[in-house]
Amino acid sequence: MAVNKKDQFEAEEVELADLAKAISHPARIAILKTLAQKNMCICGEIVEVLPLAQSSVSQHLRELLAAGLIQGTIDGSKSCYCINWKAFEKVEKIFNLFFSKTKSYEEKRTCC
Amino acid sequence: MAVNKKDQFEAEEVELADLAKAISHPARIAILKTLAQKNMCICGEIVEVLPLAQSSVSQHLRELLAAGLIQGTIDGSKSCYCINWKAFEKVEKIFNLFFSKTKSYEEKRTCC
DNA sequence: CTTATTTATCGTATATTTGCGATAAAGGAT
DNA sequence: ATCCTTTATCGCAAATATACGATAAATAAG
Repeated sequence: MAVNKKDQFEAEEVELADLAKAISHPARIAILKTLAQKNMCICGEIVEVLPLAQSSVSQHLRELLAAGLIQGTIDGSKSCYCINWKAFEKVEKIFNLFFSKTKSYEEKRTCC
Repeated sequence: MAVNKKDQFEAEEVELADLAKAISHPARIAILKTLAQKNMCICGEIVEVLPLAQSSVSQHLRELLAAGLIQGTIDGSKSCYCINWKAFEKVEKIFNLFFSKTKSYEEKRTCC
């Protein structure tokens, strides 16, 4: 059992759910925060600010990459990451739209 | 292995991560949408609009309850759910704050 | 060249999530 | 009272996520 029923939902819902999942772990939020606060790409250093093993951090970085929230380049023996601001702002818009769309029905409620 | 390291992160990060997790499934987004679009509490009916078994829907409802995003009352043999708008708007603020805080560093960047 | 550093990936263990059927509990209908 | 409807919960199976150590691959340093 436990079949994946993703394809039974609307694409919009799946998209938002996937984005929410990308930021649903404190480590990934901490990574985004760290990348934003520095004023340049971070090559290494990320592992040091997180309470996780190097391989675990790498895994979280890969997930943020897959979600498009960050971008990475290889510079010598180091990998450099920074926030993909274009994608980040698109994600922000998607969340904003969800909240505002949902809230637009609030005034009509006749209960609670 | 796979120990829970939640307590090693900042409370703010854990809070946002937990909220993101609450909306990280298309079924839960669909539930929120459905509850918002109706102009009253929904007693039953939610199961019919979702491609999931009744027990699965009940589980998702419980998770949304736990996150505080919805509230439920028992009316006879039916359970009635509606969005907790106060909490919903608080969640919106938390996400907005995350996005705006992160973006505030964007102009300073010297890379990419 | 050899050695160290850095990071991605693999393999593995455990935890959590997802989903369903079966059942329980509670109220409504007859 | 019995039967039906509705919803929560239990128990289980499968899928996914989390975390780590070990290792590989690539460059840098000596």
